[in-house]
Amino acid sequence: MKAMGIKDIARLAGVSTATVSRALSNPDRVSDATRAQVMAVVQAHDYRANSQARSLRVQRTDTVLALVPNLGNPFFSEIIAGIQDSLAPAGVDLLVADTLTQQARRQSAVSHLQAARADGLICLDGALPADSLADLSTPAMRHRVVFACEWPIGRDFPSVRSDNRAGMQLAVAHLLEHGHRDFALLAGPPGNVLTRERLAGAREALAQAGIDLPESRIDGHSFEIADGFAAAARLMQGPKPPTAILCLSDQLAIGCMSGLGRMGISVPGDVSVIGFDDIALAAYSSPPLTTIRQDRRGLGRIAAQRLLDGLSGRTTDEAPAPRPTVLPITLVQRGSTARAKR
Amino acid sequence: MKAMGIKDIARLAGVSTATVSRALSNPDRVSDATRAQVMAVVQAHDYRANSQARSLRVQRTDTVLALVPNLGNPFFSEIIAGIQDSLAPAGVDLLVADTLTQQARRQSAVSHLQAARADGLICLDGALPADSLADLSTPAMRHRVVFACEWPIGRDFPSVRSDNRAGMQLAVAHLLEHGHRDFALLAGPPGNVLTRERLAGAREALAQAGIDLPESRIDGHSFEIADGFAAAARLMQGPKPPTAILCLSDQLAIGCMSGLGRMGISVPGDVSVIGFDDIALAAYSSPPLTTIRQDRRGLGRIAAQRLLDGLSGRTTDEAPAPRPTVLPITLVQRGSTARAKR
DNA sequence: TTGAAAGCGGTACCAT
DNA sequence: ATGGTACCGCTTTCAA
Repeated sequence: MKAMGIKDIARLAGVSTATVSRALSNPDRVSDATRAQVMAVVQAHDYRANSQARSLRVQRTDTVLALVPNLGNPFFSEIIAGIQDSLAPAGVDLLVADTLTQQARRQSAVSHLQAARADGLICLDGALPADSLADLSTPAMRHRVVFACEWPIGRDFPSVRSDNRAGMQLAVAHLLEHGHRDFALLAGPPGNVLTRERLAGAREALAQAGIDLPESRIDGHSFEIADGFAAAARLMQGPKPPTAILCLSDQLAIGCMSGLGRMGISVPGDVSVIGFDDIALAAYSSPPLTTIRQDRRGLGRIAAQRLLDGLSGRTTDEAPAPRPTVLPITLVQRGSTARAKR
Repeated sequence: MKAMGIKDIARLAGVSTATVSRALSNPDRVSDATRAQVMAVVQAHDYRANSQARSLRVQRTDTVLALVPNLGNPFFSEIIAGIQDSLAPAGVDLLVADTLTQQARRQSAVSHLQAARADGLICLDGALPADSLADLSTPAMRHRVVFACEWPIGRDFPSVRSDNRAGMQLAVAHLLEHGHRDFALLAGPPGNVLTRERLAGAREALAQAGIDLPESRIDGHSFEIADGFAAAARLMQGPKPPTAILCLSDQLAIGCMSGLGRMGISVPGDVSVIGFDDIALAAYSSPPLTTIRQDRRGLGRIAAQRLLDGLSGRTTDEAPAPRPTVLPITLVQRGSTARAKR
């Protein structure tokens, strides 16, 4: 039993394929009687126009590709959900791929675009290989790409991101107010743009208070929870351990608190810990995590919206270097930070 | 600047389009010289065959759709990652949609299949509407669908799931061994098939030990962390509170422990808590969560593999009711369970 | 308002 | 081994 085609519907309704097509896409360009006739048949057989054929003809897929560093990481799923929020109402579908598997296949991350499978791309990975970036920079591709959360350093793509620097300044200010002077910092992956920004933000705020953050007080090589756990022990050894630990992600912070607890160190009694992201779990850790709230869903939502704008051509093409959209962040004070022990 | 077409490549290489097509898909059916000639041009212009056109012709999209209850829930992202594990090596792409937004659009959850956008469907939502289920039951669709994790009650679709009942029996046995006799249970959504299975498993194991689980000792209406937090208070009020709480998800368990902590109740000193899933976080909560490990990635991986098998026709069609693949679960003992206080 | 027919960009059959 | 060409299913002029 083959699937119904437009021809079958046309025959059954006693009209031409052109009329069926119009009845479906331009209902007002068909007489009421014919339309009813056609729709009846369509309904009866639950006919759905073949998407490939349609795309081929109209040169548009109504599909957008999201490129995620690692689909297994729950951090990104919330952004994806936000993307869906914007895409779904526009009748656009989402194709998801992660850069890990793509690289394994030795496939250009953008081949989907080139193969006309997707109209546009939302990239959550700031570390795309240079040749992919080059492909995306061509005039034909420029308005079909938006970066969300992360972004490639030194390239001018439209992007949506959180105010990472301001976030760390908020975090530092909060700790400073509570009398802390001895800081440590748990960083993410070295080359990562978020690591760079947040670290810079922290250093800046600390410097303003006349506090130096020596390399020996910086640890961490990923945003993962296990890394935070391991780093906790290293950070606290030595003669004069920090009283406050700035973590560049909540996962890092939660792992860190777990490690601290294992050593019998009390949070926030002995040391204060602050995170970044405000993932769902932060409110339920013990103690509940003080953190910098990042609107992940909004990130996705706005990125998708910008992409949609770009695709529909009503993008403001005047600016050669599109300004990034920067979303505000906020401090969420919970139980993992307190006044420094003197 | 339009994208290159096969005609352009053919002209540039001085051959016919047929030859270009062959050089790309059946390299051995073309002479070495011509192939080199063609490939040079292809490479030079980074030509990529239009996917829509190809799909239209070969009647295959090499794309699979995953239907997720809620993309924002990190629980599913790991399954999705597993799906990718199987799909990527096969050169199949993944299209993701969540049933929430689909319903909002009043669209049949399976319209993607009907529109020939995807060759097959992996459904993580056991609660599909009846009409969608009916659509999927047609002979044309039967071998294109696999359920993973959840499954629709009373329908015989191929499915991959964890051994939920055995999981709860493991949990109960563990607690029994530690001398617990007073149990409470935190359930997920009422209609959910996982709630049903796990609850049944718990009741069974409890009954074997001569222990009854009264309705008053059952709480919870979702798998979410916030629900566990709220339920904790309710569960512990009353004259003779439980000494052990069985949670049908880790999120529930973590929320519950958080709530318990807020009330000054010690885990596992006063009450033991056990979860289900073994999400990444479980190892880092305080105390670390004893839980039932479910191989989420494996779930996705095997489901995708079964789908691929079904699509390629080498499915064992003899069985009218395909046997579900049931993955084993294991108990992971950590710090949230201990001997019952007498 | 409706129908006939020309493609959209590939693939694969049939000749050569 | 290669080229010519019908066709995949739908949309969209162009005429009627």
